[in-house]
Amino acid sequence: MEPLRPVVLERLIRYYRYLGEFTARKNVDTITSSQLGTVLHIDPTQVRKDFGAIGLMGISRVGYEVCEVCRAIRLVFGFDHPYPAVMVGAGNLGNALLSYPGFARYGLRIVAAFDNDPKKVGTFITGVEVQGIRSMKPFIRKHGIQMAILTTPVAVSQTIADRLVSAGIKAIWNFSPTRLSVPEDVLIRNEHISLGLAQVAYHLNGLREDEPRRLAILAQPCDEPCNPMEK
Amino acid sequence: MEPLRPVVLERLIRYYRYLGEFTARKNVDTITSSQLGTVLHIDPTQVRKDFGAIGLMGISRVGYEVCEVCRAIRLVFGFDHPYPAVMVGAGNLGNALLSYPGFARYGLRIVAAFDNDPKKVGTFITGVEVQGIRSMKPFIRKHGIQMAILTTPVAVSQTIADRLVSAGIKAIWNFSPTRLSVPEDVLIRNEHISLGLAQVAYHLNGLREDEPRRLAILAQPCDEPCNPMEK
DNA sequence: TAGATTGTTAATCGATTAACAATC
DNA sequence: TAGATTGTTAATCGATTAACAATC
Repeated sequence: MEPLRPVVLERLIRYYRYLGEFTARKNVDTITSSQLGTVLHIDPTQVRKDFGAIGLMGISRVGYEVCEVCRAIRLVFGFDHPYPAVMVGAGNLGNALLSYPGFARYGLRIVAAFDNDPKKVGTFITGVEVQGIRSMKPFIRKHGIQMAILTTPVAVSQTIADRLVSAGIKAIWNFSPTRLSVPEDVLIRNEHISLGLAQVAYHLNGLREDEPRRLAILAQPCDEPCNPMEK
Repeated sequence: MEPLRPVVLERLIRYYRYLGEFTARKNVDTITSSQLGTVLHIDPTQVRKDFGAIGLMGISRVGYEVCEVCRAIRLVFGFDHPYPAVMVGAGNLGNALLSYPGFARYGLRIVAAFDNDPKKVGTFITGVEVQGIRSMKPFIRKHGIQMAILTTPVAVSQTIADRLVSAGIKAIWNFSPTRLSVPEDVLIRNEHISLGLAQVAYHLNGLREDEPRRLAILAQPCDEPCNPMEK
């Protein structure tokens, strides 16, 4: 099977999330493409295509078995085959992620955390020991870890990423708001939450509606020094 | 101007982020669509179209003035017109977001935090006082706040969202991993980080490459009870 | 059977890319 | 001037939606 496009993966996750809530509430074991399409605002044809793409067969006049759909999605993503990961950076964000119980559903198992703050080293966060950053590379090598979660300050993220790659990491889930350079075979998934913030800002800005002001400003020359990083 | 599509907004933010780093490093005040396109893997024609869509004019044989580009993007999103927001939930994630200095660049100003833990009430997190949840509604009304950031546990998120809406909130930046029901005129932006996790999982799962196993499993009937929420 | 639903092919729609005249 | 870049129109590409026969 050729790789699924990101847009398909995203819909699969939406189905999976919804079906989790759905089966938890209703006592039904099948669902039709129309039902799913209606709640998620996705065309029923699209739902059937997505299901077909992961090898699911529906039943005429009945729909799809919720249980089979969930199993197929878990297989596609490998959620039933837990993959160990290390957390780098044990600040507030690292803590929040470590404490979040829901990730196990997605196959994630955080097996160690690393931080360079001596006060944190040796402490436990939801059962995971925080170790010094020096232990990171040997730990990853010893346990053959492929995934790292990065929540370090921007200033050190690239250096850490280099060390992760040289230790054998194949995927980095990056919460540090900076672009990382890594070899082609290493996957970087950036969580740039500023994008979400920007979309909220755009909406709120639209409520103000002063287009003339915007055009007037644009017409003026841009003479003040304006490095956006300084704003 | 008709509203910009989300896909355009996303590219605008990528330009904005890059130009921030770019101007911080290089001492150049113009950039061409090809330069931007190359680093961000976006077609130069697309860059010119996006810039045209927000009223920017380039200069033949020169490119675009970085300063003007940034100003235009800030105008589109309203980044220069700061909007106050309240944070609901002051746990690890709320703390992490409150401590993040970068949001000011995007016009966000968190003016208060609310939590129902008496131990947290009265404390200050990066200059913001944590108040009891009862103070929330009057505070929002009094100050005419339009935006809320939600980091509460799933169990209470809908209730809180209802109260936020009745207090006059027009946009919710939701970090609680649940779907919220709100009136049509209220914008919800969900930060479902599980999507990012799923994409990493898909990549790692692809490295294993055991398609035959997947098909073999799919061929079997799905007889074990399998509510995905229990996994 | 009649009717609801699937699976698939065809049509539409929108977004991206190519081509190229206009500009400096 | 020659050449590089913009702005815009046309062509391509891919994703979504519509149509409909097959199925139970």
